[in-house]
Amino acid sequence: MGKTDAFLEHADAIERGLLDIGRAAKASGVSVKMVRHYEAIGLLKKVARTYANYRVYTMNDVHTLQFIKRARTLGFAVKDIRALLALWQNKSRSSAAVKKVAGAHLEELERKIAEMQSMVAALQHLTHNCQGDQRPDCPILEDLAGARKPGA
Amino acid sequence: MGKTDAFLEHADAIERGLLDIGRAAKASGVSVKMVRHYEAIGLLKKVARTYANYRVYTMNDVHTLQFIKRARTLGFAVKDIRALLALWQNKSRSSAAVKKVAGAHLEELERKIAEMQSMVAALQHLTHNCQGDQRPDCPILEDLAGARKPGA
DNA sequence: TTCAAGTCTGCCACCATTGGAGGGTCAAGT
DNA sequence: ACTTGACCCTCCAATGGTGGCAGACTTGAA
Repeated sequence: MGKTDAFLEHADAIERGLLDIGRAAKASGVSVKMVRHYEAIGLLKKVARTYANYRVYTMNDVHTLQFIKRARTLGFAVKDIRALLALWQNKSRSSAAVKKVAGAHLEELERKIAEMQSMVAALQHLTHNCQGDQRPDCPILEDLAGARKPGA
Repeated sequence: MGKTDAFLEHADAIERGLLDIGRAAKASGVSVKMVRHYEAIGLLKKVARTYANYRVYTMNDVHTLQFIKRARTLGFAVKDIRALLALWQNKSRSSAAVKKVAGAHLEELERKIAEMQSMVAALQHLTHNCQGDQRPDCPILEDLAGARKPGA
């Protein structure tokens, strides 16, 4: 027992293949700030500490951080990631449950894309008709000001 | 003098074509909350008040709110709208200045769309390969967990 | 011993919007 | 007059994900 306590020295931990927060961050691609944040919001379980109160990460923790990082890169919200992590750790999950989360996110992404595309279409139309010169006449401002085609 | 002071009674104001915040909100499509907010951040100049401290809006104010609403609908950030409003009110502006703001926003939108589209592509690939049945085997989780095609 | 780099906690800022609490006001109806 | 309900007021908090800073401590190496 005493010997396992001595384990929690920073240098010993590193020697044994454990990582401090900086190394865990680098290894996972998550910023140090966000590593702490994910722990604070319970996405990552509370990790061990050295005697000096430094966080100590296992390769397993790093793996989880990589999982989170990849999910964020795919645009999953933290609440989705929470669900995905639970499914990941649950060996008797159904792939249907995972697909449902991914599918909902996919729909949300497509909705947002469509929304932005309609903005782009409107803006392109306006900027196309705008001379972009010294003169003040500007269809963009006219549209914003509510000037709906005077001819109509 | 005394007569003009009497102007700031709620009923009088309405009678004279002015609007209280609720009517201004409805007329512009901006929520009451946000009308106050836009004033607080200086997007809309401070409006007059009745003796009871109710805000009083002119049709001109409503027009500005409509401008803001339309710009938000097109995805412009508040700081952009601030610039656009200034250009709108400056009769000697150049259309080039307006076009520059719109163009930058357009590029930003297109950048975000591309980013999300790459997320969609990745997710579609994963969900396409996921059975979505009772079994636990799931390419989506495998990807998140970092399983980069074992064969490679 | 000293110094830089790393870590700790905690708080603030961003962006746009919504919600609530706790109170005042207005215009009806009784 | 009095009540009621729909307004309005101000102030504060929270959202989500991240960055930044301050003040204090630890580490490891020169």
